[in-house]
Amino acid sequence: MNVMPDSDSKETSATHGAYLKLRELILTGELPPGDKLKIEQLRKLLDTGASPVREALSLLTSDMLVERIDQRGFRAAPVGKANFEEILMLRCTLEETALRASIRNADAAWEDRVVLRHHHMNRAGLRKAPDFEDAHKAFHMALLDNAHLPMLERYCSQLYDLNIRYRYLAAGGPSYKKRDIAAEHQNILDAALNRDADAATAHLIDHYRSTGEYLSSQMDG
Amino acid sequence: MNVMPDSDSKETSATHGAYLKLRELILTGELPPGDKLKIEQLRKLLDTGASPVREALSLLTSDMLVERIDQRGFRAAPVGKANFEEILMLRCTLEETALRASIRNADAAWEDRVVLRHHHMNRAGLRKAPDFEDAHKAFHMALLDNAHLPMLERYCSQLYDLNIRYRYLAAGGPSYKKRDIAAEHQNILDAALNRDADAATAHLIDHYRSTGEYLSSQMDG
DNA sequence: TTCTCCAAAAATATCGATATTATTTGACTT
DNA sequence: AAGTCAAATAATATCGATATTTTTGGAGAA
Repeated sequence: MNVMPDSDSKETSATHGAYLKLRELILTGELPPGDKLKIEQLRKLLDTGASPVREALSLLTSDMLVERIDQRGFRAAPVGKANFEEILMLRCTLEETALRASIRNADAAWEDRVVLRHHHMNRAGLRKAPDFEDAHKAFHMALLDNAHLPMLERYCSQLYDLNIRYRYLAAGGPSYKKRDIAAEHQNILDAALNRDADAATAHLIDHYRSTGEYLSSQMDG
Repeated sequence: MNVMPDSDSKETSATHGAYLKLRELILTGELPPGDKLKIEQLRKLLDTGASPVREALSLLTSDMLVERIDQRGFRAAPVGKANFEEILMLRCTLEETALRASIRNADAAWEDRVVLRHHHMNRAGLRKAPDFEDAHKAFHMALLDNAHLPMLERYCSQLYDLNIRYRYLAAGGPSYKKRDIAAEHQNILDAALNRDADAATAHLIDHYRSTGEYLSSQMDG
């Protein structure tokens, strides 16, 4: 007999809800890197039982956002320059592979998908919508999803999230204003639509490297 | 008040124990691909509570050995030709990256490590020891571990396990006898010790492709 | 027969309580 | 004053029971 107090329209399991919220808290840095994640504390914060919290944390382990130390609980994954650079390197390698495969399979439906995502991203960017991050990710993932390689896409998605975590941590650096992000995206899109895999991957990797180098220069140790 | 009945010398959490056993059962095919993994059934099989089972299954999700369908339980990850070929492709890409980085950092300690692993693997192979699989994996991982790229190593380790799962499923095919595995390993080792990254990666990828093509030819759908 | 719908059964997800293990605190020794 | 050990505290891991949801099985209608 659940009262279901009008709002809270979400229909989902407690575990999944906890997973989404914890993920958000870690990505945005509200739960800082290295922090001990105490069950009781999170249980109260998310207003749920210990089991869903525990299971959500176990799931976040797969995303490398949480570390599990047997018998000693969970902690938010630590960060560091070496880790950041490994993420950057892996993204370049894996996204190049995925993008080339995607272009190899190029068809009209995929072109439509990518063009739409690009448009939505620009729209969100212009009005500085809070969901620009989501639209940005959706565009990048759309570029890759025609590879039909689910594991590779999962890796890329994971690495994307790990990367934006660093962006949140270095919050609001000027790097975004200086560069012309829109032009970079346009270059990638155009090359992809031309089915020019070499140009597309070159632009994509440049895009990552130039944001990467800035963030990397901000970090020590 | 735990009786601790003399044997069972393992000192570990129930969750971790369940994780290891379930992993083994899935890798060897005793829990076949696509099978529904019922909590109660596993609880009895592993002689533990529902919470450790549940948590172990959540952890196995990260290894892509278990799929979680919200509100509908867990199942052993399905298999298929496309999945196998994706694993093979990713291994070639990622292990090449890791091996090149490893060789770039080559030093005497690493050489020692690799030579030893190679020796142990051959020893285990000669007397057909049941732990040949472990030694084989240890050799391959030792080749990569000088890259000092923990995420990349984790991916490679994951993919290695996913691959041997297919070997178990195609159990005892003649492919192993036909080819001279030992020579292939020797070639990889020699090239690595010579710090010849091009040759080492070429041998490594050949090694994977030739076992891969055999297994792939065995599968349909 | 085939379809729909509802009750029964089974399985999952979640809770609350307890046992187990790690960490801290502080008295006591050197 | 510094170190050590044991009790007290806190946190994790686990269990058993319950609530929720999905699946099954079959009765009745088209």
